[in-house]
Amino acid sequence: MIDFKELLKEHGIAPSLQRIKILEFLEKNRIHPTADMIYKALVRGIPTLSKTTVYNTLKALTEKGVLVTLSLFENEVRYEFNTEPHIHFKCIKCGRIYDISESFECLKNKEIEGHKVL
Amino acid sequence: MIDFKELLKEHGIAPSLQRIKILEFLEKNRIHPTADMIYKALVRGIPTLSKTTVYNTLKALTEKGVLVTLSLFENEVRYEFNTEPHIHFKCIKCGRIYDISESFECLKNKEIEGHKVL
DNA sequence: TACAAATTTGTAATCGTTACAAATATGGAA
DNA sequence: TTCCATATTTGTAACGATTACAAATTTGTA
Repeated sequence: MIDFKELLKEHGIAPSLQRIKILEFLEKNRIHPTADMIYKALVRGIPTLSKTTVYNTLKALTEKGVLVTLSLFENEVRYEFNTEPHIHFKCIKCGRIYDISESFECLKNKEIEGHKVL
Repeated sequence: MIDFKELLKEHGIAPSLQRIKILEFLEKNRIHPTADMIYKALVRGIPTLSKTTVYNTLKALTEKGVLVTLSLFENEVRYEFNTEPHIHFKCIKCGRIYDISESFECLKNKEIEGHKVL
């Protein structure tokens, strides 16, 4: 069980209830949710929650590297708890995203026009 | 030199000036543009052009498989002329997209939870 | 030429996101 | 504990990309 309060402090973010709950939600629900999905899930427990707070928190957590954003969908950003680097596979028919833990040797350390795949 | 008029007909889309110009732009400028970038580039030559026409045309061309959409950016869709399947590499620092023609054997025909990479 | 159908256009609406300022909560000094 | 400066949260309005929709224009054909 992760101490989310401590995790926030470690990254230089003051641990408020809202921030803890948002982080906790993302760590426990590995579903690459949108900001709105997070808001809807948490507003039940925190009725005063503002969507702006969700966006602010997601932005801060992303800047500190606690979260990672995925732009795999048209017109909406998805968030996930930042763990090991892994591959995302998205089916363009059903729209689902899969986390692929398998490492792809042929991609690893590949040099692409001055960029390097980690 | 591609006959865009013919290409549109082949895909069951009536070849209007606007549609030809939009398609032509995408075939000649492999820059993964947004709808707005296409609009801005073409409105000089077609002053009456409407952004709705651009969106309508892009939608139709995509449905017919003439174009492909990329969701690699937050909050905007990019379009490209549909050619051979290839890999897109996007640098999350500089934001640029690169078309990678090299085929990655380790990805090819991979089975992923009931899906198959082509 | 005339007209029905297709296409284009412009405006308004929608949705995800951000800006901003007011309201609230927090933590430390006195 | 009380007070206050600061940080955080909130709500509303604004924004940008996209879509809905209906009117205007163009097209192909009789």
